[in-house]
Amino acid sequence: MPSPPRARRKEDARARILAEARHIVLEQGFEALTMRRIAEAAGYSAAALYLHFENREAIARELGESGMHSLLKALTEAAASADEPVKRLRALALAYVGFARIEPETYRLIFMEPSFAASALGGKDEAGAAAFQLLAGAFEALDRAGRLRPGQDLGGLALTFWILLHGTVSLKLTCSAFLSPPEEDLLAAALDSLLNGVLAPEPMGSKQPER
Amino acid sequence: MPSPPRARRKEDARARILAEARHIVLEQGFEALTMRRIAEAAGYSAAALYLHFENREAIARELGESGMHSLLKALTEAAASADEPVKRLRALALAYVGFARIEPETYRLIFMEPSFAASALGGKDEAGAAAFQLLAGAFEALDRAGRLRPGQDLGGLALTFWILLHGTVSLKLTCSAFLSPPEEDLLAAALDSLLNGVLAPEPMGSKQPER
DNA sequence: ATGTTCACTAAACATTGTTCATAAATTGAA
DNA sequence: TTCAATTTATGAACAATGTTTAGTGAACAT
Repeated sequence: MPSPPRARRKEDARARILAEARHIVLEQGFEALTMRRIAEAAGYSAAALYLHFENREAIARELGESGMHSLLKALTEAAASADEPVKRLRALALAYVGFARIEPETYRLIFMEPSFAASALGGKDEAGAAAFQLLAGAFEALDRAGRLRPGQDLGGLALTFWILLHGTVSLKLTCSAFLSPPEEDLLAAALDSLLNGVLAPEPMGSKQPER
Repeated sequence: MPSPPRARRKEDARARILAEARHIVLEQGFEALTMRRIAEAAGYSAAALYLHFENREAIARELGESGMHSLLKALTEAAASADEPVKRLRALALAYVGFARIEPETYRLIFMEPSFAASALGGKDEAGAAAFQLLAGAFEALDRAGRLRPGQDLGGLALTFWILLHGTVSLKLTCSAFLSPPEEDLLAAALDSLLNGVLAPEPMGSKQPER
């Protein structure tokens, strides 16, 4: 049989290296992702990895980017699963939290690693921006349905929503000992408070609540 | 002059090592905190550090604990600065964000490093719990003043507040390129939304908004 | 066939945390 | 004071990390 062309084999090698790297991160965590371990798992010497990737960081970056695509996919499906705007918000929240639960190390890599997030969100990879647009879209739908209080900043609301999502996930990831309730409950409560408010409405005629 | 007693000198050495370590973290970031660098700055060999600390991790832990005390102090002062409950909440939020702005690396160490938060918040050091109690206390004050909607879970609200604080700070820390507004503005908007709610009140007689 | 490019490896380097044998300094008692 | 013991510190070494380099065949194009 004819041996596949060189370019093809090179792509295969790249893919195999990435697959093994992903496997290691999933099984043993991000800190266990060493060049020698990846190389051994892929059947190479450590030096060979540098023929396919510039860096260890480059490998991590690709892992993060593909993780971001997974997240985007999960969010897209969630957004499509509910027409009613509030239900869509909750579906998005559940999908976000679900992704972080299934791949905590990937989430950490994308959103909590010092060096990474900048290049992932600021780079030419638009998955991150697309994911955020999904959140923003849910609030636009909420607005179109007339469900929002007047004078809301839609972009600001989407940011606040993201802050809530990320706050819940990342706090649970690092301080799980201190946070007994599961992510879903934490987030559900927070989202309820956000949507319905916390302060009691002032009786008519009294002074307005501070802003 | 008599040389100070041994215990005293040993304490001094410990303190000096910690001070230099803190200096390095502040100046060059947490990743630059290597044993040899600390040792050189403190005028020791690397091996000497192990006479005063079990680990590099032990040094980092002490830095984190003292950082947590700083945060607790800042929050305490903020809480005392405002009697009016809503203003106290905002003061706490500003203090939290301000701490993270002044010592981002310390914040990262405490709340974003994989290994750390568990031991810092779960350990016998109560600064973390005390800090959280300050947040909870603000909501209790809010409740006592009759400013809360009926049937609110005070503990849950405090958690949500913390989630908001941490979400804002940590997202800004890792995705600053994607988040143009300063932390204070992000957090102020989020807090406004949380307190006053997002959804428009339904007209009387119609069905209740989804929960 | 032959020269060139490519894929790969073994070995090495610098840097990391950590340990160990050893030496110097300090201390408490004889 | 003298002397043994304890404490404090060091330099060298070890294992593991990311990365670079020289060298070696194999695959390729001509």
